[in-house]
Amino acid sequence: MDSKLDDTMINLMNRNHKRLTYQRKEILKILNDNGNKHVSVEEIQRLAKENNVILSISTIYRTMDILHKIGAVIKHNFGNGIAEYEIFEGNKNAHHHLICKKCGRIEEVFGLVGDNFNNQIFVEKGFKVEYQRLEIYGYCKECMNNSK
Amino acid sequence: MDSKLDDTMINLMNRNHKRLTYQRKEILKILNDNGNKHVSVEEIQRLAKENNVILSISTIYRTMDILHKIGAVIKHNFGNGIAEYEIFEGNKNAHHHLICKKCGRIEEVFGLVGDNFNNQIFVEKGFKVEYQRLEIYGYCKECMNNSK
DNA sequence: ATACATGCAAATCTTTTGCCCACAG
DNA sequence: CTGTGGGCAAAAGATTTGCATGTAT
Repeated sequence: MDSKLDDTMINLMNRNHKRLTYQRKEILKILNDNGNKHVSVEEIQRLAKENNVILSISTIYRTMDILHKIGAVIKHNFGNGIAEYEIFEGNKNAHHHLICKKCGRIEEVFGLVGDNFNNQIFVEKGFKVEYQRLEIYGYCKECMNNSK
Repeated sequence: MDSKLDDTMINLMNRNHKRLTYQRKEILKILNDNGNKHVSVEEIQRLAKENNVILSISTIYRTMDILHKIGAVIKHNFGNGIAEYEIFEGNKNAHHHLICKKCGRIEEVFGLVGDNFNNQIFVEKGFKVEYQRLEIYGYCKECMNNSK
């Protein structure tokens, strides 16, 4: 609840001459707390409210835009029309996403891209890769068991 | 202008019990003509009009949705809020995208993902990779020459 | 003190949907 | 002939923006 604010973030903001307002601190904390999970603008607003901080939707959009531009977050767009963000911590936590075209569920896969990557995923996860993006779309195990 | 309609596509449509209407044929032709270029719904409408075919926007959306579901196209979402589509021709034409965070230009890179991939791109293209997705965001050579 | 941020509400833009008519199979 | 598809216009979402007020530096 009363989570720490990362030094790296503070430095990044300072270096880019961005003010550390109350609202921005709250957003940064939320991003920190959510590690490798991607959160949408709406979710950030909800999580802030749970913490008794009311953030206007436009402030969140503007802040996320800045964070993206200065390289603090990765911005995802998983074909559902909603932007989702997650903290960028260099390549050490690099992971990719399996997106099921049927149910829309997004699953994380850690590890770098290798040659037998596609087969491996199918064997390990039952997830059939249709084409390669490091957003990897396909069908998840559950949906494969239903129809074509 | 009077481009061919691919057999593979026709089969795919038939197998999925989708009718080959005049409008769908036009869309398929446009996708074919545009090879590995990604086109937006609006662009499809424009290209059709150039060919004297008027397509309503809802028809295009509905068709693209079907094409995506049956695996005929790849659907991209490059963080600008606009869906872009391109024909999916198996992995033979696999390519990835460099997306400039400053000017928004999207550049294609062919070839599979290798280990020294990031360095290689920087050396070859002057494009600095910030983080890995196979949508690869960063800054393009031109924008690097301006500011941070 | 002053430039930069926030909040609100309106505007914009993309995508989806309901309904009725048209046409492919 | 029948059910699937197209067009239109309205609706629904997500995101952006103008403007007046607040605040970090």
